Amino acid sequence: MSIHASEPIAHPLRDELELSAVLHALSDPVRLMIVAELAKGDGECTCGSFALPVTKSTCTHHFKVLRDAGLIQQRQQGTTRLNTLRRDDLESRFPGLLATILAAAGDPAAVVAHAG
Amino acid sequence: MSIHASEPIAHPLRDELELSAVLHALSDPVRLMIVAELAKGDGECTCGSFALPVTKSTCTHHFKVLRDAGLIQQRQQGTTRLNTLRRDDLESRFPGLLATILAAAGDPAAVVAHAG
DNA sequence: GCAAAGGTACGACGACTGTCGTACAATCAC
DNA sequence: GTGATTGTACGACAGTCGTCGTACCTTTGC
Repeated sequence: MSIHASEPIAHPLRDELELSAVLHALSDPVRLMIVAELAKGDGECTCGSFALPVTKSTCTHHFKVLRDAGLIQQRQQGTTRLNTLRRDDLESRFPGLLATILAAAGDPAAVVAHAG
Repeated sequence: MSIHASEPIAHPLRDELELSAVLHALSDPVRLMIVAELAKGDGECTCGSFALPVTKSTCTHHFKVLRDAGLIQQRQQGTTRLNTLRRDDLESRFPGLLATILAAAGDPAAVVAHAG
């Protein structure tokens, strides 16, 4: 009946993005990996398309953190959820930040941390 | 002379800097404030010279986090501890990262931090 | 000697984080 | 319809975080 199929997923507005939240979201190796993967491809990716070393639940959690920080946008399509990097919003609010961090993360030794 | 007030403080080497640790260190508003202040001045600052909304203990803690992440260098002088931003090491390891984050944090001087 | 000033060390506390497992919901394929 | 696929919701857990207060150390100054 009144099943709200495409219920809108909450995202912060561009002006609501906070640097602290963005940096915190990116300070986790798994999430940085997700964002790097998203940045590599130019389109939309499903949550399952990432080879992450965590379970589904944890995966959902990380995607929620990224979404709440305003780094990604999620769109429901069927049973899958399509993720997009909010490049423009990020660039508008924090010019060069994403590219610089991604470049720094490009060095495998730099991202090392404790993902295992 | 018998007193070795030279350098009993541990710092990570340039090659040991981890992006995750740097981002995490910078994701706290108080620490970002410290780094921004340090970046504004070109010399050394004592811990007490910052107008931070926390107690001495918390202040020590934050400085330790920044030091462990490799963002600052601390040098003992008398009863005070002099802090320096590790601009060169940071720039070498993560080019443009510091300036970009500082710029995003709202510090205009950060953009030209390394240019002149 | 004594006291003040600048910081650290330690323990404590509540809050949050990353992780998991299980249970559940929605859609697709048959 | 049934079942598989994709992902969420909830609860639990140990570990970390930011904060504080108190005690302590080192240097400076009297």
